[in-house]
Amino acid sequence: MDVFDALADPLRRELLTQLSCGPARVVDLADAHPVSRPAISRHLRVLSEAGLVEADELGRERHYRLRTEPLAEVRSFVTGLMRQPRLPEHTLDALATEVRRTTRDRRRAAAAEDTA
Amino acid sequence: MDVFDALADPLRRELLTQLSCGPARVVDLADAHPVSRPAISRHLRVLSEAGLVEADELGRERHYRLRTEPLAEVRSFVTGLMRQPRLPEHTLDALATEVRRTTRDRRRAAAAEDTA
DNA sequence: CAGATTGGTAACCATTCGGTTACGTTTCCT
DNA sequence: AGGAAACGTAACCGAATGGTTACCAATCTG
Repeated sequence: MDVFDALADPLRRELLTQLSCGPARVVDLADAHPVSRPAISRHLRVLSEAGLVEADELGRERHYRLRTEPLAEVRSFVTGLMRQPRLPEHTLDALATEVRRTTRDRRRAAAAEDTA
Repeated sequence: MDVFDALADPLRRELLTQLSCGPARVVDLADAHPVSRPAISRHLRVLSEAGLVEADELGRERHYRLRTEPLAEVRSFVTGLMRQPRLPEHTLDALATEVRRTTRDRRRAAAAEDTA
């Protein structure tokens, strides 16, 4: 499962937050949320497939713990988006008027490309 | 729509990446992807509801541009998760001890892996 | 050993999602 | 004026999602 997909569900995000305080058993995680234990189990499976969580098997218990490595992808994606549009204030205004001014040019260029 | 939800779809992420290079029209965005234009329109609606995108109406065209403010929430959530597991060493040791105490024989494979 | 605890999986169901086609509206261009 | 272009929306559909109950295996514990 994809990391972004794994983070999309609010309950899964809560589970991660909870696990960020330390490892926890499935029952403990389930007790903290208003859903059944099997539901928690499946969410943990999704998180596990995304690499966001790993389990230590201790007897009949499984201690899940957070794994932060996959978050790097999210982080880099977000920072990538946030860095680009950092243009000076007037640039956007200029761009808007530029767009309006060159609409016809663009149109002509598109037509030319079409014939090509 | 939720920001995390908006980022969950790979096509939407591509749209955002594309918009990070500057505003674009719907047709331009659609031409760059193997889905129909109405599909793009709906994705843009989702992104818009998440605040990740805004449109300037220029005649019959709509120029969508990236909006990075909502990404702050994602960023803070991720950094929050990445910062937490930096627990003092002895905390993990204590946990390992606890584990050893409540189970029969358990090596510190987990502890070793943690330090690794 | 008997029973309780932990936790995964299967089967089922309602809802959501993402894609498509069809259609309507507004704006531009000849 | 009339056709083309840009774009949103509605209707429809198959696939995926998330929740529940029921069930099973494995592990403590009295």
